[in-house]
Amino acid sequence: MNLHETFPLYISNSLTRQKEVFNPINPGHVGLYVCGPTVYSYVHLGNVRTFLTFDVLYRYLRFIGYKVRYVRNITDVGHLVDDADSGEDKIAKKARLENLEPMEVVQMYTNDFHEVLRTFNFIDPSIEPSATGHIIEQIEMVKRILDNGFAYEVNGSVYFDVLKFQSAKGGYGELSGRVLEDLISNTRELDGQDEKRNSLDFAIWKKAEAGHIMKWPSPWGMGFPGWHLECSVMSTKYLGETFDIHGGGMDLKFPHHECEIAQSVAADGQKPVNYWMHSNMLTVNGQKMSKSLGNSFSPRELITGDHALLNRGYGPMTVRFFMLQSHYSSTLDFSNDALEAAEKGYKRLMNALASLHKLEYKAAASDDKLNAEVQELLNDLLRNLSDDLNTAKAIADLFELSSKINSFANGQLNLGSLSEETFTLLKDRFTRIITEVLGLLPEQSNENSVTDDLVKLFIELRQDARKNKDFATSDKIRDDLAKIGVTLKDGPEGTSFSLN
RNA sequence: GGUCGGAUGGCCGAGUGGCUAGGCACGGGUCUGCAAAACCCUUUACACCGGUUCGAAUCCGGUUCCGACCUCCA
Repeated sequence: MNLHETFPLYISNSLTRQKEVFNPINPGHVGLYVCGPTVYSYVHLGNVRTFLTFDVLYRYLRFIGYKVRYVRNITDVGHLVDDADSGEDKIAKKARLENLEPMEVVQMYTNDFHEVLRTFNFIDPSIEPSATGHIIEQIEMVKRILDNGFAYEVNGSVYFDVLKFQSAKGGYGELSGRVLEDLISNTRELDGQDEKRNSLDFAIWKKAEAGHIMKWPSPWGMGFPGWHLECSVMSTKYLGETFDIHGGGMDLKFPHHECEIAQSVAADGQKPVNYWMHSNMLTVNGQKMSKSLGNSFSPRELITGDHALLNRGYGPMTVRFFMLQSHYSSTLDFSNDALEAAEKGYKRLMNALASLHKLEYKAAASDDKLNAEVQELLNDLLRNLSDDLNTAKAIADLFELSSKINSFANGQLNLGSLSEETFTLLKDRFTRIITEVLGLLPEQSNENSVTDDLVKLFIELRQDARKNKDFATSDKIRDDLAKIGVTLKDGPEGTSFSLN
């Protein structure tokens, strides 16, 4: 029996604004699409939070027994700088400013993106398609939309006809909760929109102006695809006309995701996605962290602490843990105090994990109450993760289990009073939830065998001093080691140490 | 201005119509030569005003404040 049958997954569906039982189209299989980055600059921490949400979703789906095809795209063309459909292409602008080939820009920031994800222990998606790799498919989709009468060509560009789509198919605005009339009355008049019949229409194919580098031949002349199109095309290609879960940041809900739905319905007549999931924003002093506000910092700055807002650096696993302590659908505010607290909590959890693996089981008089308590916590762990991926609650469960593990380790509770079955489950599930599902690993330390041996030598010297009641020397060893970041811990089985 | 969301204790953050969230910090204790770690105990809550209810921080209405989207952003 699969875990997803015992602990069925519930998802807060942005489309229906309800928490719903997750039922995949093909039993046992899940198609998951997540909007990836536009690679025109370094990723910032807010991006990391979104991708973390879906990294954990991917990990958890697999954990509870689903086979998942996880598609996360790279947008490397078509995303314009300013106003809708009239600004410069983001990649092209960067290329011009830095005097690079557009594809050099793309490669550079794609490499950076991958490096960051690796640092934070993200699992690679099954497919990572790029927009420029799917120009033909995008042209095909534009044709289908045109053939179905939901787009019009003007002067080498093709625009999606939102009003026509709405009167024929309806549903535009459903995801983001917009009312078309409000949108129309609220839209500002912008330059360069004279080609559009209505200000809400959006480009699905743009004519390349003179000097535009990233362009491809099409039935409408040289040009490039519109921003929203690549996601519709690539999700359809790899996951089908209708697939299970589409994720992304809250700020993509409108217009990006709204337009994706419209395009798919217009082209193929199918509602493209059953469950929409949106992760909330990371804030700094209560304001959204964003590139345009200039209050964002890069993952690298966070790790080195090299930023005006940071007192010091924090490890990637600390950051991962910190983010998972809140629910993905809530905003999360960033501060030094919060990070410091997270770092301590994270260490506590990893210490408990290490202790758990040192425990040796020996059956003793059983304690049914304790046994049931541990079993219940282990089940809560999955119940909470299955409840719309409530990592915050799951972590609370892990801490309660940590208390138990610590008590077993120091003899305050007798491990043998658990049934062997419970102990095995504890060891397996506690470990796998932390490492496989939450993706938390012991923070990289600069430990190596030489420092190991050196510290052990000092421990022996100190041991001798203690035997001779020469506490001045033993304390000096301990205190001076502490000053250089080595903490000694005396326990019943001798002295252990940890590096900061 | 329109739409949507939020306001929880010193800090961060879950959650819920009645029963301990959790982490960090603070205080007390056990252990220790003294520490550290670990464990136990403990203090500080649900923005404001009304209403529904036997009972609301949780539901409803209003007020204030904050945020997101409405233009590119995860």
